[in-house]
Amino acid sequence: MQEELLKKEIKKHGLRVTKGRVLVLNCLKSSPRALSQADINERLPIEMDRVSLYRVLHDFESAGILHLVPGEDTVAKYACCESSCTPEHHHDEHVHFQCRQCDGVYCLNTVKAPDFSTLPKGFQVERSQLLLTGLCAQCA
Amino acid sequence: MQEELLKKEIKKHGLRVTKGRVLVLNCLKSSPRALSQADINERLPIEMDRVSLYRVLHDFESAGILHLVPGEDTVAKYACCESSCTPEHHHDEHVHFQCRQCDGVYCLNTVKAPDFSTLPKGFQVERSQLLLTGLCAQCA
DNA sequence: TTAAGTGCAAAATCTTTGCAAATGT
DNA sequence: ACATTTGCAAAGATTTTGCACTTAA
Repeated sequence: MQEELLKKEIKKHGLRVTKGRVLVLNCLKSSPRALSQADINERLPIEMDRVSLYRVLHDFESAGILHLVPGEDTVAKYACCESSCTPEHHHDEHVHFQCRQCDGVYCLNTVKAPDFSTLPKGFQVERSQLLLTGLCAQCA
Repeated sequence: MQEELLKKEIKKHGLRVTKGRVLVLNCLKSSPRALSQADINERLPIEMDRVSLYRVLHDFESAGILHLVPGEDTVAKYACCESSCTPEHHHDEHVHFQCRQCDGVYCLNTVKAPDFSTLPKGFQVERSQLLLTGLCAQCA
């Protein structure tokens, strides 16, 4: 992944470019699946302080660089936002797939979740996401 | 809620009927939305030991009485399975709605999530669930 | 009667907070 | 130079485990 692009993205969202942030972002950008904090720690080339990683993830999330991907379990998993995301409006109507074997969560950007903005309930729908569960290509 | 029905359901899934379990199940059955452990604690007519509540929820989950509802956050929220659920095969293709104001998660049983069983990816889809986010009727 | 479930105490995890030192602009 | 970010220590919260006591069948 192009280091310059990563730095540009971090700056674009109003955050300072630091070594840790670049590494974390690179890690997420180059993963086909959403990663938990533990996943990220494993993949980082250096030891990063646990607390700092929490903060990087939180900062990225509120800056609109990442978003939390809901899965079958309670473990926080993060994935990169699409480039069209802003802090105010995340554009993540896409579909996620979680493997029941390896627990990996994949973003299926090709498929769009159906639009339910006209539900009859008094509920105002702003976003929708579809979570599929089953077996991923490796585990099947 | 009919106490007898609750007891029958607990028995049906191979668990013993206890005061705590009946109360917890009643709580969930009579809520229009998925409840977190804290929500349940609040609603129970008696003080229940925190650890016991964890265990009741886990037991119910693995017995197929409840399932975890994925939401926008990382807080575990539980809802009753439909009557057709078994421990092996949960039937929860339904749609959930989470309010961004009050965080309440509602099961919209009337709407069915689209069936994606023929995704082109090498992934085998076994279940699908749709999470909608926005404002609920009270908060809108 | 006896296997299953509960409550309490205590361990193990996970997440947040405060502050001094280091770093980016 | 100055505001941000980091690392460390420590607090707080959440979840799990062990074990003696109680309860459902």
